[in-house]
Amino acid sequence: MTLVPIGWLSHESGVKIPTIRYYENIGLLPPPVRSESNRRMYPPEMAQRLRFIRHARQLGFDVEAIRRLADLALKPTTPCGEAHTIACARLRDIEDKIARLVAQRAEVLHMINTCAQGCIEKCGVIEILEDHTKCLHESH
Amino acid sequence: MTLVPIGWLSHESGVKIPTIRYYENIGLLPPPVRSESNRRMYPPEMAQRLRFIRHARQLGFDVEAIRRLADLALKPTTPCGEAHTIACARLRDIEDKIARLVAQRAEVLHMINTCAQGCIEKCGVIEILEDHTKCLHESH
DNA sequence: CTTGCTTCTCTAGTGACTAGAGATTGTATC
DNA sequence: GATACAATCTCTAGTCACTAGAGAAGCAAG
Repeated sequence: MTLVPIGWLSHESGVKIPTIRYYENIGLLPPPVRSESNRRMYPPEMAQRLRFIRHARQLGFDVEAIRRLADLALKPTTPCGEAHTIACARLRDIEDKIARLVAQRAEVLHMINTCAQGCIEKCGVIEILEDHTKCLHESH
Repeated sequence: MTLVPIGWLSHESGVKIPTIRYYENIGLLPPPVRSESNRRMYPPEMAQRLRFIRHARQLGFDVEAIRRLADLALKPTTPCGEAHTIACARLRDIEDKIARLVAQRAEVLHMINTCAQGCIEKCGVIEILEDHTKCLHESH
């Protein structure tokens, strides 16, 4: 039942100290009790919640989604439809982003390959940026 | 040699009016002359520079890169090594981002597929977020 | 007592815009 | 001339998820 200071929590969870305080500020983490000298003192289990948050951030979930997921994680008997929905939304988001980046990659590669490495006047990079119709696709 | 107002330029280039003003603020666009009533009046060719900027933004170049590219575009006789370098840097950046997103996609898909759609207690989404070792890869 | 470590609060900065307030000017219609 | 409406102006603040820095206080060891 001993409480731990923020540094321990940070070390244990891999979340930086200022980030932990930030999460408290925005209500993603409950405000802990304070020591006599006003320091945050956490129950060690809080490291688990922070690891959860960190993992979700690594997968690109935004704070609002994590808030809901972390709250769901505390209610084991709830149906998990909402968690599913949130994960699927993130999946769509990821796929959108990938699609956009893949299109960009093709275009930038095309620009680079078109360039004969001479002077600006004949540079494929500049030329294509100047004239959209020289792109591979109209998509953007 | 007639000058055009900001709305015309916006319409012509596809860059929104506040964004044009923003570009002027950060020095990406030269400050135009002003009419008697203090309105920005541009030479029509400025639309070309704005289209260039817009195109580069669509390909994900950041403002600093665009500033350099747009300046290069004005000097036709310069060697285009720098343009090449900037484009290659953007390419690496894109590929990094794609790699990260592809890894995230695999993980999120795995979470979703692991879930039997029951209650939170057995939800694959929550379970994997709670326990990093259940991930496909250690990479993140 | 001093040194060094941890922690505290608060503010401001990041990138590339976007939204909004409140004011002025230009053009068209009545 | 009056009125309506569109286009423009400046300025501030908000977005997201932190991160950096200032300046102060507490704690443990030598």
